[in-house]
Amino acid sequence: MSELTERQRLILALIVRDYTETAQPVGSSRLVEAYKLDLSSATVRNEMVALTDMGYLRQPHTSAGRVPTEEGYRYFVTHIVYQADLPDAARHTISHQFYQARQDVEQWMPLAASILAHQSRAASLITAPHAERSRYKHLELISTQGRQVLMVLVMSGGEVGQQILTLAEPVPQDRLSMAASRLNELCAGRTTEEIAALPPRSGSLEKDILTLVLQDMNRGEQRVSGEIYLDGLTNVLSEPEFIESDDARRAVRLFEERSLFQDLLARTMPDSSIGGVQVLIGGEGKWEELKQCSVVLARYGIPGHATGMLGVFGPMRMAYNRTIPTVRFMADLLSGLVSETISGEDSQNEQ
Amino acid sequence: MSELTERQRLILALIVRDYTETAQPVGSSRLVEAYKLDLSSATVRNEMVALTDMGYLRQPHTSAGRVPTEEGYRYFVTHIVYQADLPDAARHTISHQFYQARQDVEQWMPLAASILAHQSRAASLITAPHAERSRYKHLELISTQGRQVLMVLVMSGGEVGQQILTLAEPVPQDRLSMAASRLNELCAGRTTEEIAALPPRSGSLEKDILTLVLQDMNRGEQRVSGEIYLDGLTNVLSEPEFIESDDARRAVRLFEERSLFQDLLARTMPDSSIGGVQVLIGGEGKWEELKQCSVVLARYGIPGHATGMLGVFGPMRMAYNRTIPTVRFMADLLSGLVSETISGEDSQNEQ
DNA sequence: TTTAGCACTCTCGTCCCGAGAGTGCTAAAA
DNA sequence: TTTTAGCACTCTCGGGACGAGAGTGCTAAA
Repeated sequence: MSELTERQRLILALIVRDYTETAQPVGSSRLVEAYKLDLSSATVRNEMVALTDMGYLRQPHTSAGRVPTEEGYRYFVTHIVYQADLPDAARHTISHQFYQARQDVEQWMPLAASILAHQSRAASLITAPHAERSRYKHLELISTQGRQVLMVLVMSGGEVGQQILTLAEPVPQDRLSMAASRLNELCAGRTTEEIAALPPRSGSLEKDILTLVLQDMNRGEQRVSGEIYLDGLTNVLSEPEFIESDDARRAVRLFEERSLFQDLLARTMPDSSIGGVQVLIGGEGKWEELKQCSVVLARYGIPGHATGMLGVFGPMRMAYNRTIPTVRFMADLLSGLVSETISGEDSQNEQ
Repeated sequence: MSELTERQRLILALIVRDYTETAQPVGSSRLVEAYKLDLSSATVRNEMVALTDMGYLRQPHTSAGRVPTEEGYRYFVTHIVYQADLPDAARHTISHQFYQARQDVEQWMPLAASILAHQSRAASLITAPHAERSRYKHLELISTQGRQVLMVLVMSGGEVGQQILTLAEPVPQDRLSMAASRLNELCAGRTTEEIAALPPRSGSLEKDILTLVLQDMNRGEQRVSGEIYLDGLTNVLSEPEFIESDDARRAVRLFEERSLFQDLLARTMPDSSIGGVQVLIGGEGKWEELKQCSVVLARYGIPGHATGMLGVFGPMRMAYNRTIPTVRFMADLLSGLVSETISGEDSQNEQ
């Protein structure tokens, strides 16, 4: 695998780098001139032949320059840039932006998506942290019209669920409030299982509400991920491989139908590996839809409590040396935010 | 203005219809054949000359068929299809889909966006209903880590705000709960102004929290609109005028940057005209970015309480006769949902 | 092992050209 | 007066030809 000579690795790296910038097949003489190599183009050509034979490069046609193959990108990613660090300047910029929004929980995810898209100059995708087991915190019942009641359920991690309950008959707000406070006393701090195991309530109103509460909690837990935040789709669409081709539409479709990403997440990150960055190049034969694209993925959060996913989606020719460290850094940063928000959970039983 | 003969209106309508379907300039003979007109192509040609002179049609080049101008679409929309009704079948399908999701408040907006996109075969855009003055309902304080406190504020319309408060020193959960319940007693059912006018609190903890509460309520009220839901961008991108042209990117950018739509909303719908459908064709000279596109917009909700906007975005060549009734119907439907959710507000003072 | 030289191949932009579509005009028909 | 047939004219579009340019692989010399 790693039987490349130092010079071959250099040439491969330069070809990947040049191609990611220009989107043009790279020729031997261009390489020598642009990067001031102390070699002749003929020597570079010989090495190119070797790299092509090994499957790391290919020619779009006989008299064009070389382009990295999927294996070429793979080699580049695993052997050359995987350990790269995010420049301090970028770390500071990002930290600063988050510091300014630290109060505003609702802005965290959109902000993270925006930063990720901007830094990687590609499209970004983040799923909100999803609590694996969360506890009932507070229920609020709001009388609306006639028999309709708006139910707002706050969970211990701060998630909020809203549902409309239609009662058999109209119930005044004060009775609703009383029911809510009884249920709050009963359920506060309990998990779904604990609430389900409670002795059934007598009042039909409270029983109905409790059913709905359980339903909402269950749905929250069974959902694979939280809400999905996207940004930077424009970055991808302006890449030359997407203009005047229907790949652009396919890419947008991928983004609109979140199902693919859920599938992808489930299949590529089965373990609870926080911090590890997965790179999926050109669909890896498994995802036909991703043929010309790459995805850089990471999990964040606290395994067993709440986790989410973040990723960057772009052309196969993406700037991995920038994207990978950014994704890693953002995953760490979001993990920190989640742990601050969630770690009060265990101390709640004393309440 | 309306000096068109009946036959001219027919021909204009047919040209608009044919062009919206095929995206090809329509010629006189094609028109006669496709729609079995009892006229010769020469007669149609003469009428076309008249319509062209009046500015309703134009020729992309000398020997091509005719294409509607912006004025042509405008005439079509205002004089021909504006009153059109949505077919019963579509009404039933939509109502049914909403009936199935009636409990699940969080699904309402995504569902509406999806239906709108699907029915109009274009991109849709909805802003969540935005309460113009809403009342404090309930506050929850959740201790997290150290000095961090997660604040969840529920408003009377069901809106929920989340913020992180950093205290001067750590405070145990039970003291937080006490503070929250004192504030709840104090503020429940009150508007922003009423809370701001209350005598200042003594405890520094409660004072800090109250400041944050007011800040959150203010921000909610001053925001022009609620969250924005999008769907169906793929529909637009697969239209022929968008493939292999950078209009596609411009369209996606419009969707990513919500600022344009806020501008558009503010400028085209200044009055509280619920139910009226606005059609903006080709940017109307004011929006350079919308040159090849049209937008069909409507407000929904209850003026003075909570309103939102919904719209369809597509190529100028969109199926207005389908889109306009759909937008109108959806606006009515959402208005109904909002009124059910919100109209309990006034009866809350008795609480 | 590296490099210079060279013939070879393939793409891409341009030009040319003919087919096809649609028009506008004129004159005849209703 | 209105409608229609006939016809010459114009413009686009797709295909083929062709030369410039870029880049390669190979061979032989350094």
